[in-house]
Amino acid sequence: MAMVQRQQRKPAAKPRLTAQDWADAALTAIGEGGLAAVAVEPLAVRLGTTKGSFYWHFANRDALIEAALNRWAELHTEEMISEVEAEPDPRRRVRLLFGEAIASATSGSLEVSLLATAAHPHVADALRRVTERRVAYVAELFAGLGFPEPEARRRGLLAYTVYLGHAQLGHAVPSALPVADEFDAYLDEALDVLMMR
Amino acid sequence: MAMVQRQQRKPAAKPRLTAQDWADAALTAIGEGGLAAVAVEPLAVRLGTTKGSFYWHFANRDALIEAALNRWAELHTEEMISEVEAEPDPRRRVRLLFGEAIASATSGSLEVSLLATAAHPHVADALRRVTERRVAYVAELFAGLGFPEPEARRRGLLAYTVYLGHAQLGHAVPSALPVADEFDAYLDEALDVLMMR
DNA sequence: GAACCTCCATACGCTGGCGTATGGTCGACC
DNA sequence: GGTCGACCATACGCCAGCGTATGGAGGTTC
Repeated sequence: MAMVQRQQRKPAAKPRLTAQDWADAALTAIGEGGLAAVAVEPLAVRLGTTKGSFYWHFANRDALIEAALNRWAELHTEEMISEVEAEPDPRRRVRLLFGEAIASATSGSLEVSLLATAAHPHVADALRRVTERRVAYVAELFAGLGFPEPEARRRGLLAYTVYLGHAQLGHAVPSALPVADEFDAYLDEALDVLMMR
Repeated sequence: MAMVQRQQRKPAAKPRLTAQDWADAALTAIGEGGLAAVAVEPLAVRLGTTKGSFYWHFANRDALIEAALNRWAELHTEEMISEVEAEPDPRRRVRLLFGEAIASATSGSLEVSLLATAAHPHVADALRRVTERRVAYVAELFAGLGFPEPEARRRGLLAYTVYLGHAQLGHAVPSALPVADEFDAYLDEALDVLMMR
């Protein structure tokens, strides 16, 4: 018989965590309870381990936060952009991007939580990188719609503020948003307005 | 000689705080450091007093938060609405409202901090009240511009998300916004788009 | 099979903030 | 000018979470 890579005789046989595991858990915690929820001991409990593990992989809490944010900045934007790029029609592309982005923001509150803690240096840095990338991309989409350069950028920015504000509202006062049935129509109209010449 | 109301012989002669003083200090603290910054002992230091004073006026920290939020909900919306109502031209009224609102949001970060903590029950309640009132008012303005009822509400909501998103950006990534010179032009264009038929 | 290295467990001290208890001060009033 | 009540100071116990120290448990290597 071939040798087994990881022990699988005993079912609960010491998972052996990595720094990534901790970073992911931290991201989850941010989504649930904000940056303040990134607390070593509670996380250790959720991961079924102890602080001993954590302080092996990281110097301190701050290093964990930094790692988690870097991971977030890498993943969550490029992923969606490349997904949207598949759609050839530029108008539909905008619509697709916003549909996806808003849906994503509605399901989890990670982004909102991060915006909440923009005072923290590492968060500020991650937000800056991500925001600039996104606004630039949306501006690019608007340029593809035929808007001349400076206006494309302004419209892109406007559209991004709509997204942000929407995410905020969905999180803080969901009752203020149109109900699910009307939502698609609302979004259509909103984007029509934004893309109007 | 007339009698003096408050002692003013000694310069630093025991101010004697009220519950209002504590609530205002709490609001200031929220603006600076979020809800987490509402901490009794640090606030006591800033007010030049001790916890003894606080626990005389309030049952606990939560009661302070509630009082502060109620005060905020009362003041910050109606004040601006009645200020804007002075302007007769409806189009200019919208423009004035947004100019003021954005300026106000840019200077302080109280609103953003509150949105950040929407999970807290008292905050959620205050936000709901304030948001519904505001969206309703903006919708009213759009109705005044000639939009039929359901669309006026949708446009009002859209405009409010723009405001919110803008406030967020101004707080988290100010570098993404147009610089001061171009800002008025940007706002003009944005509102033109929002009010376009 | 012994040394070794990686990873984790446990115990400890420390800090900041909450809430309580109890006594002190100062003006108002009689 | 003593009493009373409103307001505040101080001291205390408590808890959560950070970071450190130190001692294993297991796999790896020779």
